Order: sequence, then structure tokens, then C-alpha cells
Amino acid sequence: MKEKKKLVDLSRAEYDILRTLWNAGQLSVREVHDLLTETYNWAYTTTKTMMDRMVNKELLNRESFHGVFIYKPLITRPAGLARMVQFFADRVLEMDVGSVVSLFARSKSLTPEEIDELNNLLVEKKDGKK
Amino acid sequence: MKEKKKLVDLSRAEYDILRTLWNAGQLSVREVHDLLTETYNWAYTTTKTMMDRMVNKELLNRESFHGVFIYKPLITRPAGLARMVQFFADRVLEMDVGSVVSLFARSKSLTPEEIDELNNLLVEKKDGKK
DNA sequence: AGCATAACTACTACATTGTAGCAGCTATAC
DNA sequence: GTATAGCTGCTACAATGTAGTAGTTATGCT
Repeated sequence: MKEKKKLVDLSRAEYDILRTLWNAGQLSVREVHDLLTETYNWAYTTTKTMMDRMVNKELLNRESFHGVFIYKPLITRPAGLARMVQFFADRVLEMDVGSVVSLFARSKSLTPEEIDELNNLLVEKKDGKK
Repeated sequence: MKEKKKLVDLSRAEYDILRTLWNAGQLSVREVHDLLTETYNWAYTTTKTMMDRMVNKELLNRESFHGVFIYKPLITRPAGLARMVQFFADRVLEMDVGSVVSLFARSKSLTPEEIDELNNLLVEKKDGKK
């Protein structure tokens, strides 16, 4: 039996920060901030605080590169997605997660491997529950 | 021009409380608590606190009925859904809201009128944005 | 009728998240 | 070499998540 990886619960803000990092690979606070400024009208220090707390929670990792911190996600996109999809399927759409996951197949936003991973996480959760 | 109704941002917990009320029409704290106990393992007073704060925020209305408060939702289900759907479509699925709304047509969880209302709220938002 | 008990209510409290300012440090521009 | 701009650490305050306590009311039992 594989060790149980507990699914992370992400706030919407945390998810969006992770999202920019999943897309870009790694970014400075400034870069994340600029990318999110459309969505959240945060002060720069707000983005900073968020990201630093996420480092503490081990959602992000950071390394100093020539005097500036560069942040990387520590969880994969499917792992970050799993809870949100579960919630949305169960309680918003009130339909089976499978139907929702299949949407990802149509949007080009996840690779087949990622869809697999997502599916596993969701299935795993369903099993554990019952 | 109709007065602009600003879309509410609901936390997941608030949404779930509203959901039990949308289903039942009106309930006491105790009833909501019992229905949510599976999902959230809250203490009774937690449910109480949540619901009272929602009364202050005018998400719920309450009336004393024979000495016990009965709570009703003050916003409709489509109104409560709109933001969540928008977020999920835009940032999780990364596809057009329309595709997501159409899922509601297949799940029997919304009436056609509600789907219309939801669609209007979402379209309205899109217009305002651009 | 009179008290114990259970349930409900108001009030308070503490942790986390959302949001942001400030002060010190470094690099860069003159 | 000093002013400036950007980065960092630290602090703060409001809202949300989570819950305990104490007072009040209704109810059951004797």
C-alpha cells in the first residue's frame, strides 16, 4: 500500500499563484505579481506575503538567484487541481467527477498524463471515503 | 439600465450552507448542522457562528419561529453559483463559461429558468469586464 | 410547583488567510 | 559617493474558519 498523500486544500488565491507558476515553471514575486495584477489588484507586498506563506506551508520552494528569490511550485498541477475539481463536481455541479475530468480532455489545458494523475487522485479519494 | 447587482463572492463554507438552504427552503441551525456534519465536522457553535455572520452580511435572513430561529437564503442559487462557475471555468478548466453552464443542463440540479438566470449573470459579468 | 436537563442564543477567542504598510538593505544611476 | 528604486523581513489589521462559555428557555420528571 502506498503512503497516503493527503490532498491539499488550496484557497483561490493560492491556486492562482500556483497556476502562474505551473505555467511559467518558476518566477520571482514581481513576475507573479504582474501576471496576477489583472485578476487581483494586490499591492506588491500582498503577493509577497502570500508567496512567503506558501513557502512555509511547503507549497512553494524558493531559491536566491543573484540576490532575488525565484519561486517554484512544490506540488503538481493535477495535485493542486484535485480538491477543486472534487468540490466543484460534488457540490456545485452535483455530478460525477468523471464528467468533469473529461472536460479537461477537451480543453487543451492538461496533458493526458496530467489527466491520468488527476483521475488517480480523485479515484483514490473516492475509495478512501467509502 | 437596471441597477448593477454586484456578484457575491462566497467562501466554500458559505456556499455549502446556502446549498442546504436552497434545497430545503428554510432550516434551523440544528438542521443545517446535521446536514453538513458529514462534510464539515464542525461543532454546533461553528455552524451557528457561520450562519449568524451570514445574516449580518445579508446572505441569510432569519426569523424567530416559536422561539427558534429559522434561516432562509437571501440570494438565489444561480446568483450564488455565478462566481464559482466563473472562477472554475476561467481558471481551473480554462474554458469558456458556456461549456460549463451547459453541464448544468445535463445534471438535473438546475431548472431551465435557473440556468437562464445563471447565464445572464455570467454574460453580464463578461460585458462589464471588457 | 420546583428543579434538572437539554437545546438554543449571545458573546468571546484564537488561528489562518487576505491585504498591506514600513524600514532596512543593495544595486544602480548620476 | 549619494539618491533612488526594488527587494526583503517584519508587523498589523480585517475577514473567515473553528469553537468554547455562559446565560436563557423549554421540558421532563417527581
